Amino acid sequence: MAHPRTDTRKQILDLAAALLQDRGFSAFSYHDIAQQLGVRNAAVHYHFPTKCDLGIAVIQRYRHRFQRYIEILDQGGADPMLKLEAYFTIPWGYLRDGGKVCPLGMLETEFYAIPEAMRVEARSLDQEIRQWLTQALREGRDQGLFRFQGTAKDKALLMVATLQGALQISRVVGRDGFSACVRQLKWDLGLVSS
Amino acid sequence: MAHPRTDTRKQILDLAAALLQDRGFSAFSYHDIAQQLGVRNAAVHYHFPTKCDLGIAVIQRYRHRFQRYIEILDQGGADPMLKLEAYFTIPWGYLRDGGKVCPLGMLETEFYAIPEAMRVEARSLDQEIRQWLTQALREGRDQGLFRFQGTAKDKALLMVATLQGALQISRVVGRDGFSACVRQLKWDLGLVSS
DNA sequence: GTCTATAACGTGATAGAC
DNA sequence: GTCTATCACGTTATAGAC
Repeated sequence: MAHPRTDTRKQILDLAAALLQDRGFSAFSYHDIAQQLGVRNAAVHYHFPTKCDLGIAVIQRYRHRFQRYIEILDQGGADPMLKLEAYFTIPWGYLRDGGKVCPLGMLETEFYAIPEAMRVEARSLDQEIRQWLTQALREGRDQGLFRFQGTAKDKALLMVATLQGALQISRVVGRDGFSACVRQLKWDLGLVSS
Repeated sequence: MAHPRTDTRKQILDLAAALLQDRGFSAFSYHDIAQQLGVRNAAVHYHFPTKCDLGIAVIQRYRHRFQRYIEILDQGGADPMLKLEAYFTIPWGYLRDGGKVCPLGMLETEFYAIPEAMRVEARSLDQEIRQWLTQALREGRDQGLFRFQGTAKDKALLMVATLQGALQISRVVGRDGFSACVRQLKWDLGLVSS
């Protein structure tokens, strides 16, 4: 029933996000998107006048999706352990989806090569993710589920850094590298290997 | 006494490496290098005919330097603890040098956008670093200096992933983020905070 | 070893018809 | 909302003089 072609905007965002996590923001072009979408260059510019506009929209969609994701978790009354598992699900999906990397990690490595307006969005995305994870870790420790040294905020930072690094290095060492890192992250939270 | 301009090749490599760790391989051009070097486009092409040649030479220099670095450590009879500190010194230097990221992390995020010949070099660099770190961790554990679960190889992978992720995320959260990650890596090796 | 000059191409972006 | 056509520019790369 879905009208074909009426949702070009969404398809552009899908492709842009995939390309971002695959090759990077500066390494894909309007032509790449137009071609894969079976449309012309100018059509993409109609929806997103400048590449910066497109970049911002892609990041904002990550932000909105993450917010919806955690709202659902909260409404479902998920406990910290479930929240942690749900969080790990995200990079796992990227890995399976052709070895994509974390969008935030990609934007950080390109940080000095992207427009300031995109950096602002990237900062917000990072802050929202780490803030939520920090809270989950704090609750988990208070409930005796997790055990770790230092602040929950620092632990969240460590986990985000490790996961994004692990996703990247998996491109070189293979997928098993990622599972090895996740296993150790869990150990270092005082969890037995599942 | 140094002859000015006789070592253009070296200066090109210096600039290319700095640009790689700053913005990424696909985000700098021959023009960037030529300009900062006060020389013309074609002069750079004389030393490195294609950009792929340049990329390979840069990575190979990282490899050679790392080999020399660990040879000196070994000749000095460094114990595992000193080796670990020496290893941490590398990303610390990158961080202080304008918030540069790990070259390997940069190459991994750009992995699907760089020529195959560069990927091969990147794989070698990764392997050499992780192999050395694995051995250092193994020795350290055998000597009762470090304490960790799982294989030394997996622990080395985790540390490399974490450090490269931490360097990247520091661009968003600031330099203190990196120290926080290093502190936790040490804790998780059974070391008290220094 | 560096220069000038230029080729060949890809890029982001815009104007205007349909 | 998509098209054709085009622009201005930056990119990698090469030829040939000095």
